[in-house]
Amino acid sequence: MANLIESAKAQIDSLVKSAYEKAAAKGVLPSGCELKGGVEIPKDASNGDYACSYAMAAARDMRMAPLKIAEAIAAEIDFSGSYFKSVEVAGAGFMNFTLSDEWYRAVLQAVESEGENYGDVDVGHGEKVMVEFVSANPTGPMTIGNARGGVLGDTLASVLKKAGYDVWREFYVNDAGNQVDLFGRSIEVRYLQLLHGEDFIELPDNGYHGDDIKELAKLIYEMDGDKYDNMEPDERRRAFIEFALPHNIELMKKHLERYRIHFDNWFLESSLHESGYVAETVKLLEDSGLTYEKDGAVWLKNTELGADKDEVLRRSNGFYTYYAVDVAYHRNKFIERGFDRVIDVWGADHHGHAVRFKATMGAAALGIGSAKLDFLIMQMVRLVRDGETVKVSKRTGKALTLNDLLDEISCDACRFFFNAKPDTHLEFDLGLAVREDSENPVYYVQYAHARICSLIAALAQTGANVPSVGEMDVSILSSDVERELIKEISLFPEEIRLSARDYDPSRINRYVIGLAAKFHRFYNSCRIKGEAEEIVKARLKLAASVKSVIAIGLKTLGVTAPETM
RNA sequence: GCGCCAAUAGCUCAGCAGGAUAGAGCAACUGCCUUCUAAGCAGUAGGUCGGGGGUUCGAAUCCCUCUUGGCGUACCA
Repeated sequence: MANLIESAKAQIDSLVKSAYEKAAAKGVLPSGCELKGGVEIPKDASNGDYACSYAMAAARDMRMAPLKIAEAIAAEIDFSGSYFKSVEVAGAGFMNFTLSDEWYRAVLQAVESEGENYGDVDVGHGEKVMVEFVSANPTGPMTIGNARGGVLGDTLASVLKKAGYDVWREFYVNDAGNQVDLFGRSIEVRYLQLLHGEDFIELPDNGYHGDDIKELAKLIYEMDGDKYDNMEPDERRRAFIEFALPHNIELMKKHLERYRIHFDNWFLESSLHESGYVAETVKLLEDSGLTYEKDGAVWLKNTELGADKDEVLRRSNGFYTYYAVDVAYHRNKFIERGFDRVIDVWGADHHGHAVRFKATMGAAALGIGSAKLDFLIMQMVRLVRDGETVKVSKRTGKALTLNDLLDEISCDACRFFFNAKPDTHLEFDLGLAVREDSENPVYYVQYAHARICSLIAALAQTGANVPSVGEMDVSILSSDVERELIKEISLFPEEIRLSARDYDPSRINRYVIGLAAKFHRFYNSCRIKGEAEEIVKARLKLAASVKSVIAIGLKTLGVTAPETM
């Protein structure tokens, strides 16, 4: 688990600090000052491989010009045994460090010895974390929004796993409550219409208007004919729900598997009702004095917990609200199942709920304590056709479904495309989607991988195989493109760390594009076949290392790494 | 009204735990395949980082304010 970025930065910190002590001992710099500042990788490599701004930050304390301080420190730095070989003072007082061959060797060595685990970092320390995502209502097909939430959640889970967390993927199935009743009623209407004609009964405005409801009714009719025609409505709806819900859930599972998303658990909301857990949870809140009755309903004093409004827990008709059930569900996650951290991936249309809900979860009565509930709020997907925004609604049934999408676009392209930064709106151009071939950056990355595969195969024909780091000379890889490429490889573990920290798996997309770009550049300027043996070895090793890292990166994204294209 | 998210090249977006001259892809233009995959590479052109204040050695990045857009503010989920 080498994070060579962190090691290098830590080295600079200690090199600079001990050099300062020496300079202070000599009286060149005032003693007793605390050195601090940032170590970073300059955008422009002509400013060194790593740079620090310690001298500027210390200027005020030392009452000296930053440049003078930097020079005094630089003069005392002892590089022996470090990853660096030199330092230059530049600009306003930056100290720019140059990496040694030893460091480049260490990068290739890490890729070689860590194999598929390259990029793993241990910031999670095995912490148990649940990522709950998609959780689409089983009352209809999944939408484009679910397509985004799906990759986001799945990829975040993969990233967290690489970052050392013990990850669990969960889908929460809303198989109870109002929407399910409405679902049953909608099927009922379509069923009766099938038997008696469209005019026999009308679908309520708030019913589900999608064609999938008609198909369910048809399916029921094909199986059981008109046997429900004279049944008690309540019983009839119950029968329809009992058939349609599992049917839809199976369909969602199938479609999500097609999208390469697999959940560890499909948690049924109904189980919380059946076990009495919802009632128990509400009672907990009632007993702690956090509730009151108004208009026949039980309200939660959420304002006392810091929220901007109170919430209804039990409606005047005696049913628990989704809110109460959600509290129970999350209590179950933390208390019954012991997750240290829970991340819910929600659409921006639920963000208000997220804020208020977080306040509720802080209630001492729930006993959640220091465990953490985080939300990954993703902005809406804007569907665009011919330059115009297309409004989609599950209710009217005009949504483009996730499954339709996968009929048109490859899973690879789809996953890569939807794994965009969560907090910005995603514009999805339907026209573009259809001709999403070479336009999509995913192919750019995959092409680099395929290119390396055939490169390795072509060289094997000439008897040249990928050597181990011990069998090659790293100092041969001395051109800018080669060094930049190795540095790019070294960034991967750091990208995993940051993606996990910020819950932003789209960093990996960008990383893998950048790595592919650096490789393509290398490929164009550094030939391998026909070069001297030592050069062939070194460059072949570099290419093979890139291949390995691209493959790991793509795997983290749930995208395939083809050997030929 | 209040709250959350956003505003960067013609378009789609990076960069935001303050750093040196603000980047990429697409679109436009110019070059590079008898040699390892041209789904590639090199180059040209393109910018008041929404406006205005502030914080400091230094701001696209942090704070305040205004403008614009999306979403929320149900005894729906």
